[in-house]
This record gives sequence, structure tokens and C-alpha cells, in this order.
Amino acid sequence: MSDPKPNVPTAVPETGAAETSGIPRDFIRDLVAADLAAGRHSRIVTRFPPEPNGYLHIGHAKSICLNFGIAHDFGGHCNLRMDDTNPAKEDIEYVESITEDVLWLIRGWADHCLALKRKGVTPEATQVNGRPDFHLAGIAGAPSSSNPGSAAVEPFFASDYFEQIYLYAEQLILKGKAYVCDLNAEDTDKYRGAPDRPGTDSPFRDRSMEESLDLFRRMRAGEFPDGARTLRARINMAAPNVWLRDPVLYRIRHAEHHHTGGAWCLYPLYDFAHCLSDYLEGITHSICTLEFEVHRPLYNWILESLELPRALPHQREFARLNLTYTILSKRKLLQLVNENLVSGWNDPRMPTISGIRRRGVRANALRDFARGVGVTKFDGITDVAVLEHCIRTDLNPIAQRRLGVLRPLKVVLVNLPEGHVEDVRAVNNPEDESAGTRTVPLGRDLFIERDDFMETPPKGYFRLQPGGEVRLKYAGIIRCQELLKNAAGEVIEVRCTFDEGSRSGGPTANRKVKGTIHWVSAAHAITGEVRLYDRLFTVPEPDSDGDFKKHLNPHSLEVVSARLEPSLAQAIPDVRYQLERLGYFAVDADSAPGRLVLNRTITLKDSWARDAKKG
RNA sequence: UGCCCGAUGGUGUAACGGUAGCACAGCAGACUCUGGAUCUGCUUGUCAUGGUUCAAAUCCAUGUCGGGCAGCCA
Repeated sequence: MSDPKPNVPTAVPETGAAETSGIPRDFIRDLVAADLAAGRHSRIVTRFPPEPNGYLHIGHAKSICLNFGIAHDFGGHCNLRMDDTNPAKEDIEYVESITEDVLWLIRGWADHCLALKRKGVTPEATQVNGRPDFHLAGIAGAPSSSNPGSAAVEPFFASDYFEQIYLYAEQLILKGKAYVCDLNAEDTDKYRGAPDRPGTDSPFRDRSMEESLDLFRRMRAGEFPDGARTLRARINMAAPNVWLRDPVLYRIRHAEHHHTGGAWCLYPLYDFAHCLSDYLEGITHSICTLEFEVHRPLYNWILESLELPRALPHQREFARLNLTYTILSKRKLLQLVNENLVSGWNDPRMPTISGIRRRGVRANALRDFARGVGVTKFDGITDVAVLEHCIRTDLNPIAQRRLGVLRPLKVVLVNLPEGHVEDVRAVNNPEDESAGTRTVPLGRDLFIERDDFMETPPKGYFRLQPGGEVRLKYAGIIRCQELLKNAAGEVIEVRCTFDEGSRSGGPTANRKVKGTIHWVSAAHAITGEVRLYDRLFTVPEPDSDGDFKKHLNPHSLEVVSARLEPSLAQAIPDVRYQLERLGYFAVDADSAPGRLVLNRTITLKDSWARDAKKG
């Protein structure tokens, strides 16, 4: 009818073009470059090793961008690995979401750097310089993003190395560098001492190598209950670094594991499993966050004690991301989910990668943000405005412009005949001429935004007001002649005259009027649910006083029934839209044929609202 | 009060002994059929005190402040 030749928009691909501003430099990349120059490695291998006990969030995105970015910049690859050594907390749901989020984030940018492994394979026994060794190579640039599910590949799993790690533990016992300890958890704690007070040796520390080996094998065989014994490294109970005070390497847990099932009742701890997983995969640079800095001596001690035949990986630490108006603790995010304070891990208000994605943010914006915040050892807090800026910068050049009214106010163009309909031509994207134009129907009865009319406006307001003129975007100039009010005195209809000559393209179209507003034709507009999201918290540092929940923003979600231009009936999930003057919007997964649901990804910058707030 | 790490405008980040730069935010203006976008200009910084040096944000010393570490979590 009104739009005979609809110009169907298509998703604008994310080009990875965010990488335009040259190779980013940071202290870790400098170290990698130096290692390469010194010939310590022929090829760089990094890894991203989340524990599958929650969804990935924007802090992980920083780490993913760093690890894949290094692989990308130096022509190496990055292993995606589940760091799954604690069966009690982990779940297959999380390995699936993590995999999906990583693939999404690197798509079109570092797919070729992603290394996965053939399903079910474990490290292969080999010989290096006549010495026994284990190694598990990944498949770099594996089927990855294009069809992750169908291919016979999967992420790496630390739990795939349990057999090798167990063997390394026996080696340590044989070398006299580990022993089985019968202390319970509480006593282990007491014997450890305190940071400013040395620990004391466990009474089992001098157990013979033979006895420890026998006990360790029986631990594996399931002869002892949970917590009965542990395997401990024999280092130094008086070490100033508490992580060197005979750390526990293995604990007994009779628990089903999401990946290894019931195969084990003995599970290695992070410190023992992580460095060895890195070694087994041939990782060259093991990059983690600052809190692991004190673990580095232990990481090195284990690897060096084992006298392994290949080059050892090196751990480096950087500062985790902190963001204003946001919490980034998996435990606390889980709390929001469990207490139904949000709709789920992928609630568009969550700082999770899946939430951010559902909100309508593209991977480009997140990568651009990660580059912007940089990589240092300074534990600072990044202003969320930087993220918001990256989102707008990404969306502005590609978003299809549309007209839609969130809170409708009726306007009647009194000098147009009853039943009048005409098509006006609208630009799809002023930033991109190739996006073309479309037509939008204009009738006698319209809706405009309630905010775009004020009966008694403050100074500096230049939208519609009694006796005043305003331009209807793409249509023409109208003048407010008369108001209709309800019994409560609220304006329910504004009657205006349409200046025919000011039609776009018309003789007086270029007449200056201060304001231009958006509108929809009442007879043609479709109705859609629009979810308006705002920051989840009301204060910059929600967690600073330990009670983040009391700072939840009660207005972080507002749902409105909006009136939208008819072309939006065919809104496409992969396409990003800008409702002019309102913000960027994306189709939500809750949409169904005939039931459109839009998420507001982010508002436009609004200097009027800012100035008005200042008074 | 033990060990480790850190400190550059409001925020984040560069400068690798030689002009303190960039981004975000803020402010002022131009332009605009999005109070969007774009463009222009501006304000604001090397934690402190000593030392080395022709020259220090950078090297050294001391101090101050901040963060991390005492799970059989990662």
C-alpha cells in the first residue's frame, strides 16, 4: 500500500575494522615481542581458561581480547580451555554459554587464531630428547565460528588431563617433593600460620616417599572419604609467601564431574592443574589477573620441580576490569540471577557477554572498548561512559533510522482532509548514502512524543508549544493552534495546521524552525513492545559498601507499548535500528511474528536532557 | 605488623633519560530536517622528599597512599 517497494535492510557485517588504529602496545605484548626476538619461542600460544561456573562478563571480554589479540598480532593461536577442576561448582550449561560467547566475540576478527581440539582426545605420550613427555596440540583456525556445533571439535578441558596430572603428582612424590598429609582442613589452616607469622610443619611432612605413594594411589582408588587426606607440595612452611607453605595439590571429592563423570574421586587444585595444563598444551604465555601474582612462584616451582623436557610457559598478570555502575563478580551476578533480581544471566541489563549481546551491542563495540581500556597493572575503575561511547560509535554508521513514538500524544493536522494519506520519503541512514531511502505514510492523525510538546515550556525549549512551530521530520512544518484537555486538565490532543509549502522538497521547505521532531501516522503505525533499559545500579561503585543490592536502580527497566512506523513490522534480528532522536534498538529474542519486541541498546546523547537537568 | 604489586588531569591510558600526548567525561562555540552525528576551541596531570644526570614521569633511596595474599575455590 503506502510502500510499494520496501527497501529491505540487511545486517551490516562487523568487519573487525575496529582494529584500524594500529597495533595496540602494552607491557605484555612487549614481553611477548621480546621473547620472540630472543628466540625463546617459534610460535606464540596463549589460552583463555575460564572456569565453567558462571557466564562470561565484560571483564572476561577484556581477557579474551588480550589473549586472542596477542595470538592475532603475533601470528599465533589461543586455546579455549575450561578450567574445570572443581566438580562441585561447574556445569555443562556454563561450558556451552562460554563457548558461544567466545565465538561470538572473536567472530570476523580472530577466528583463525582460535584453537580447539578433536572431541575426546587427551594428551599424547611422546618423547622429547629421549625423555618421556605428554603433549596435546590444538587445531587452530578450526571450524570454529562458522559451524561450531557440527564439527567434531570441542574446547580444551583441564579435566582431560587428569590422568597426566596424576602421573606428574606421582613424579613429585618420587622426587621427594610432595607428600600425603592426613591433616583435616581446619588443622591444615592452623599449621599454615599467617602472612606475618610462619607456619609449622605438618606431622606427616616426613612421611616416607613409599608410604606417600601408596597412600596417594589408595586415595585415587577411593579408599578414603572426602577430606580425609590431601597431597601437598613439600616446599617451606616458613616461606614469606603463604602459597609456598606446602600448598595442597590434590583433595578427595567423591563427586560426579560434568566432563569426566564418575572417573575420579581425586581432583587437582588450581595451582597444580593450571601450570601443567599450560605445559601440556604448549602454552608460551599464561596471562591472568593480578590476584594470581603471588601464585607465580608456585606456578614456576611445580614446573621446574618436574624437570620437564619442553620449554615452560610463563605466567604474566594484568589488572582485571572494573566498571562504574556495574558489578563484575561472578558470585554476585549469580546472586542477581538466583534471587530473580534480573531475568537471567542474559538479561540485557547484565554485564555478561550474553546480556550485552541481547541488548543489541555488537562484538565490534566490545573489542573497541577492550582496546580502549588498555592493559596495565594498575587496578583502576573505568567509566562506563567509555563503553557507552564505543557502543554508539559502532552503531551510528550502520543503524537503520526509523520513526517511532514511545509515549504517544495525538496530533491532528486540521487543514488536511479527513482520510488524507501521502507518502513521504525518509533517509535510512544519513551516515551511509547506500542505505537508501524508504517511504513513510503521513495521515491527518498523528502521534508525537509526549515530551515533544509542552504547554508552558522553559526557556530554551524548542519543540512544539502553543502557537509555536516545529518540523515533522521528513514531512513539513506544523503550527500548534489548539489544545484539547481531559477532565484532569491534561493535554490529550494537539491540533495543528500543516504548512503545505514546507513539505520536504517544497518551495519553503528550507524555512528555519528551531525544532524537528519524530512522529508516526496514527492510522498506519504498528504497536510494539519496547524495553527501555538503564544502568542496573544508581551509584558509580555499587559494591563499595558491601551491599550492592541496595543500590539497584528501580528504573533499570521500563516497558512501553510504542507506536512504530509500519516498516518495522518486518524488523530483522541482525539489523540494528535507530529510532530517530531516541536511541539504538535491536529486536529481542522474545519477538514473534506479529509481536515485535525491541530492546533499547542505548540512548542517543541528549544534550537537552543534560542541560535541563542542570536547570 | 610479613611478602608481592602499583601510583601520570575527573576517569582510563601513552611517552622506554630529551617538547607530558590520546580517548572518555566536562565546558564554550559552529553547523544541522535527529537538541543525534560532525567540526572548532578550552579547562584540568607526572603521590612526596631527597639523590644520580647537561637533562628525570622515566634511574636510585626513603616515605605516603592504594591493591593483593592466610580455600581441601579459581
